[in-house]
Amino acid sequence: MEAMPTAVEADLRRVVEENRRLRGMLDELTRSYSALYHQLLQVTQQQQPHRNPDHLTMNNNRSSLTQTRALPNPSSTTTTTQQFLEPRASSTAPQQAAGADDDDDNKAGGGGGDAATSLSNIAGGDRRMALDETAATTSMENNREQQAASASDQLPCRKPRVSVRARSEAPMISDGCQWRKYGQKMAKGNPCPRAYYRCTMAIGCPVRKQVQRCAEDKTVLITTYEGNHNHQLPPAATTMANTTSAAAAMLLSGPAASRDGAMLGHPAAMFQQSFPYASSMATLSASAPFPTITLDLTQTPAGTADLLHALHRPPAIYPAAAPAMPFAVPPQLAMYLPQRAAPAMLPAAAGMGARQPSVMETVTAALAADPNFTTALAAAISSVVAGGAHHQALSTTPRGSGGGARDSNGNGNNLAAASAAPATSGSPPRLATQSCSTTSTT
DNA sequence: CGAATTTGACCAGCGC
DNA sequence: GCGCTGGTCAAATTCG
Repeated sequence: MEAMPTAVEADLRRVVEENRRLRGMLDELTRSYSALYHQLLQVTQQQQPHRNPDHLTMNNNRSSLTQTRALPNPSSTTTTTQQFLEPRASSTAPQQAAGADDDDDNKAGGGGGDAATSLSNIAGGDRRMALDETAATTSMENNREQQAASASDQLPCRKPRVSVRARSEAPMISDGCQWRKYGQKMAKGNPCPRAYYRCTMAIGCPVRKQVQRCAEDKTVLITTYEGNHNHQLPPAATTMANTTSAAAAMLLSGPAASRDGAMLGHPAAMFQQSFPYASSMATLSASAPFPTITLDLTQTPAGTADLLHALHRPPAIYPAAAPAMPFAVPPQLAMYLPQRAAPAMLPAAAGMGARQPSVMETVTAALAADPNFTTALAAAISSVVAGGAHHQALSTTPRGSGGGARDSNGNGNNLAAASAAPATSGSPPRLATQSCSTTSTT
């Protein structure tokens, strides 16, 4: 490589320079997003009175959180709830620089304004969204308030769930967390048993997950996460957690779903904007007693496939395989990457983010590698940022009280959590407030 | 031998 | 009030 043509060198230099710039931009955007998020949270808190059920819910949650904290000796139960509702302070840390809203963190979990927070919020608000392509399209236009369902008030605090539907032959999706199986049961309407797992990475971690194969297509694995981790997660798990959180955030941000479960809001829009090719992945389930966010990764639209290819394209550049973006999108892809596309990488992806390149690196690599991806990323960033803002501003989601899919929990939709990619962008692993995904002993 | 999984029983919530 | 279903517990079993 000594005799490298000047042209190539210049080219390389240019690329490097560009990467650096992009990296900076991403960093900046991430920070700005966090800051905005915090601000929005604050504003929301102060105004939330009657606007949206969502807001109410959020408030409620916060209140409880606050109270909980105030309590001298929070019971374990309380703690659990808290975890659900509130993102860990630590998760915020990285982003506080921008946000600098300690208050938020303390109160609601504005936590750092990161995805995790979103999730927490979701937890509070029991909204269910069903993101769908169609709906998504529609949603963009329905950002306002749907009909405010007042149900929210009545629902104290339901645990939000994030389900991920993905094709996988493996019994579980690797998410970097350690799980212990504590039960298995035959669920109604599904010949495949549902397994119950509990996070064992820390004593008392409230996170649980259910793993079940889809009745119609046994190659589809449905993983449902519930709760927030009360401990630090390995990079790989953090990514997932962030992803999940992001998904949740999206839900929150979106005005959500109509009572029938149809999704109208933002989230879908965001998804579409972000990944036009993978627009049909998110699904909202309006059923179930819990707000459930479902990411359906089983429907791999052609576009998605392309994206995946793009991501994989430069193997050398993408050692980690899993795109660990600070944003929600990749999660799905990430999930696929390690598991289906590159089984060999599973171990790495699954577990250990240690080795994986930072998010920035990954992103930049991808950017350099594929112009289309650049576009997608740009869209994603913009949508995320916009979404975040909307999230607060719009959150007027009527929570569907209605009944939607009955089986949502196990059967149908799942939110994805995701991937095994290292989410942390080089920075120390943050606490994931959300849930992670699967893994069981094998 | 210790840890994890399996599996049947038990409990709680919900609909009829 | 009863039955059904989902979720969790805990003893027994299996595996490393």
